[in-house]
Amino acid sequence: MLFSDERSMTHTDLLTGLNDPQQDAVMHGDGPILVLAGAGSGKTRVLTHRVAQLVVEQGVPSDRILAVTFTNKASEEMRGRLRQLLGDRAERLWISTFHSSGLRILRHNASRLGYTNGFVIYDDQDSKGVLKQIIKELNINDDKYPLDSFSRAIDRAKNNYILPAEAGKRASSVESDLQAQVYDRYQKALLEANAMDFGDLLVNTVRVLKEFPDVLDFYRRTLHYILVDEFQDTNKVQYMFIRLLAEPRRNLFVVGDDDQSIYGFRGATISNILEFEKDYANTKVVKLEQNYRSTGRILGAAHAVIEKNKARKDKKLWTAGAEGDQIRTFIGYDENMESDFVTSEIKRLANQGVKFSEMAILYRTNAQTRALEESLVRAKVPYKIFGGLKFFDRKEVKDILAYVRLLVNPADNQAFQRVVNTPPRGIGAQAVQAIAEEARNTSMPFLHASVTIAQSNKSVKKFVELMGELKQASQTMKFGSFLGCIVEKTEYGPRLAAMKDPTAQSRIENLQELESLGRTMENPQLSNEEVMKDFLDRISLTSSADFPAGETGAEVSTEKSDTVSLMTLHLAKGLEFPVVFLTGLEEGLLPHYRSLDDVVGLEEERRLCYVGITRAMKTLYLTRAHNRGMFASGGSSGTAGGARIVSRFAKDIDPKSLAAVGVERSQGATFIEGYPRFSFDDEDDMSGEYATTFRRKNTTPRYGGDVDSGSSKTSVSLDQLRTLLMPADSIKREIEIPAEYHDKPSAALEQLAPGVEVIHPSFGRGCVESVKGAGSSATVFVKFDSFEESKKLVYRFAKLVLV
DNA sequence: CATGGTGGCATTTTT
DNA sequence: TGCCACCATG
Repeated sequence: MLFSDERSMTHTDLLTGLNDPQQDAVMHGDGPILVLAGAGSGKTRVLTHRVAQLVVEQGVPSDRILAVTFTNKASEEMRGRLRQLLGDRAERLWISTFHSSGLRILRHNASRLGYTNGFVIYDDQDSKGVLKQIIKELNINDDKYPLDSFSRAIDRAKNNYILPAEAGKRASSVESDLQAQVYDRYQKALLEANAMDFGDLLVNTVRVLKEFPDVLDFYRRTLHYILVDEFQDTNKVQYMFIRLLAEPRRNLFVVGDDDQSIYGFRGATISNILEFEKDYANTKVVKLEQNYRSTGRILGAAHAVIEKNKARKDKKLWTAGAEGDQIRTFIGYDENMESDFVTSEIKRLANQGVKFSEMAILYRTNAQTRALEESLVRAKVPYKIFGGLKFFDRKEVKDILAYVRLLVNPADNQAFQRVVNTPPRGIGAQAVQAIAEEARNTSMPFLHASVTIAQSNKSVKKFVELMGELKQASQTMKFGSFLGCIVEKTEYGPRLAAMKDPTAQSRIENLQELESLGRTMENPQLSNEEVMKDFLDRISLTSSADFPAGETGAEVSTEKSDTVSLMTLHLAKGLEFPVVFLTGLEEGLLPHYRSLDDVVGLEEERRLCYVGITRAMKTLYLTRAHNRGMFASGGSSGTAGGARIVSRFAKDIDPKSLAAVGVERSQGATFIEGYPRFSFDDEDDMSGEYATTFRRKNTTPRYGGDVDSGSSKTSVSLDQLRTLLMPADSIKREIEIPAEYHDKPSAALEQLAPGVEVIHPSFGRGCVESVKGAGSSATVFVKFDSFEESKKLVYRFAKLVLV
């Protein structure tokens, strides 16, 4: 149904096709409501119709609604559906992930916390780089206290909103004390680099809301209705964030399923959903138990698996649909045979008319993709892997982007260390050490320190000059060409082209891809610097769930390709496929051996299995291997003498629902207890015949030959470079103004005194610093939140509204 | 002092 | 598989 004209949207339209509990949820009035939505029960439908109901029937302006989802993909999906329901009014809805919401708020308010509003986002690698240095400085024995233990500890602290000071107070052992110390130094280093890590996007958002009542007040006035999807996967900071915003109205609409809580390792606490009713008095609870996705047989299996969990709300999915086929099972001799089976079934189904895009292969760990990929390639089945290595995680892409980062934020010491000697230009560990020392002594960023070191070090001087050139280029060139310019001027591209390494070719192609992506980001409305910042923001928040590996999102508008989807169970949440292959149903893999000795962990593994099963609409395959290459030496409880045994979860499924396919069928073995004998006759299939056909299509490398980059020498002095590389002044950002201020009259001149809060139509909210002159020539100095420096406004022209 | 090659090693799940 | 530490060389 498409309601392009908003007036045609009626009450009945809104409720058409919804069952009773769904209607109940959609038509809920004000106040908190918890929707327990089982897998496939129409959760997204309820969420979108609820938003439409608020806008259409309750007349809520769309910019007062915040809907938080889990992934960017889910946000886009939701906005798309709402566009169909609401037309243009959907554009003003604030729909985003937790992290993007935090980023948006911090882009306006980070200066309150001592950062610049133009701070950068550090990814995992960057934070580990920072930690590494700290561990070195503190002379920590990294055998006893490995780097990962610190990043995990910091992550855990942030998930639970424990700030460094609090962590120090709580420390009760040598280890936790050390962790608290490192955490403290880490935060200081990040602040100095004007950088935030992923966790900070949430922690700092909550901090700014908690510590600055006017900021909190601003958002509370703006956002009247809040909806949260996948509520079972929220952790403490996210919960605090929502709770702060939802008060005092408490118009909070959360949707979740405790059976699908699978992010415990990230601090998600099931108690958020189990205890929601306690935290919010008079919560209305709606249960959605009718499943519209899967066959009765699949639901039966799913229920058999999940009902063994203790910590869950009691509910049972049912369907009015068909019972469906039995679940098909297969045991392979090893993971290659398992993969080959999956591949051959896919081909068989494809021949029967099933589209590749209707089939998905799910697994517990990313490592399982290798065998699957090999098999699919050999059989020439088109596929896409979600998750894993992202395009933006590729080394060459990160290297080039690090140059952009450093130009945008000269304080970004991680970016500096990444680029200073890539490609190698004679600046080794010693030189970097000298720069680091100089930086420490002068409390300046590495880049500035390097300008000083440049006086005595030729290689460093050349690097600084290079950065100066790039800075100038960044101001004049369009973004796409500028990226190309970096690749050339740094000699990154030419050097790749000269390499014999067969992977060099594809890396060059990746850089070309990056360049064309940059071209799509160009926007005449924005300054070059804004384009770069926007680009970096987007990249940081692009999750692996959003695009298949290797893709960048630039190609989304092109036709949907018909490919099999491969992804981890975690990434599969929220998706559905007519045919699902759930692979690796073995003890030690699902449940994963790391969770084996802990009840909480095991329950989460069980939910993971449940999520996998419930992705299937019509046909479900369960497969496992008898031997697996990895874990060969892992004598953990899951493995006995190298042979792998069936997952305990599979044993919970009624055997009558299972039907063996392939080898074990002919031998009478069953999936649960079978140890079929395998023949190795058809191993020859695996010869390299097809291997060579899988080569990236050649495109002629653009970066090659001799590059004459040395000719355009900068005539700039080191001192000039120093200023040139200083952080740029504050830049314009999207300004948020609550709807209620749109047509308020301007303040009288007499009302404007230092300290008075005002709103300007394009600069946003600010605070009057001083007023000079009188009458028509009066000028007002205002410090706006979104700008670093205060602005001088002529009273006559500036429309300033009192807050 | 920088660089490139070699060998050892570990490898859940992710915004 | 890919990353890091170490070592020999220029």
